[in-house]
Amino acid sequence: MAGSINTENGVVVCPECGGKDFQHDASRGESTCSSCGLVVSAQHIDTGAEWRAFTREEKDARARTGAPMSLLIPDKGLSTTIGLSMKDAAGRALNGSTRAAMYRMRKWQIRSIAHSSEIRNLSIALRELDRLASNLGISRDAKDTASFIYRKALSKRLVRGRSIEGMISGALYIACRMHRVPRQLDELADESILSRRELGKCVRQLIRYLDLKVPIPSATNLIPRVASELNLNGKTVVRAGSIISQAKERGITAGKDPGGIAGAAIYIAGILEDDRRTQREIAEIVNVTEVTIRNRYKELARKLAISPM
DNA sequence: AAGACGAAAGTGGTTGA
DNA sequence: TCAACAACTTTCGTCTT
Repeated sequence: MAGSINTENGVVVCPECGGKDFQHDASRGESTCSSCGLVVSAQHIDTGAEWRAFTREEKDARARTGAPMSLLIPDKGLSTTIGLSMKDAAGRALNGSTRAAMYRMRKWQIRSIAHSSEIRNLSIALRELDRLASNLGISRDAKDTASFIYRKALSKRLVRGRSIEGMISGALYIACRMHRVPRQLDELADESILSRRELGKCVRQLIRYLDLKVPIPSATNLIPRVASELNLNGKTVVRAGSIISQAKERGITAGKDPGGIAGAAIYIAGILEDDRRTQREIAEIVNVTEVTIRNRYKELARKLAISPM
């Protein structure tokens, strides 16, 4: 069940019910209507040029930038490199002494890049970041943030004596939480050499020493993802969302694994909306056991006075 | 036969002395 | 640093659909 977004005077409107409130899942580029649960796909940002050109000359004349500046390239893609061709700007061959000077300059430039330990470290880290993010399907936004966090860690000498891989994975995990991308610590740990435990340590250090404010992972963010993997219908999704917000108001969620809460809410919502999924199916996706889903759902049903039977 | 249930024992992390 | 503790897991026997 998916639709495309309609726009009314620049305001995004649900094509199904006209609702204007959406929950966004940046990692999948999907939004879910909060009132009817319709999943809409949308390109949130148009990254193309804002002008049009009809001929090659027009295009060349209007293009005013080079490659986009990116935090994902060690020198942000902004540095000038000395080219290999031994010609001057007008295309004439260089004379002997200029030529020798160019050789020397190029040599030093390469050395200063390759031999600066910080840049070398960063190159390794960013390559690893690329690998992790593409394996986990994480958006560029989150990747940029991770790279920013890692740079900060590097400049504060936090990376010294710790593994590059741990720190970059940790940075990515934090970035995911900041962007409310529902990726769990386990998923990152599975993807890297590190254990969940070690990764957790890196994450805590990053947060502490860089004084980052990181939103607490919330059960709400997991809903769209579970919903799409289980093909839940829209009503179930909305129902699950409202169960979670009720639970939050009553303070039942504190200290509990968000996966367990989300799973339980979906299980209950499934029964209420006649859109049942087994505890096992749900448990697998939110990375908890059936027992935990059971315990959470019993608790939710009791404290919120919902009788799913 | 699959799914749900609940008891019991074990694990890893947090907290407070 | 250690013990107590809550949340969660694993395992397993039993009940329900």
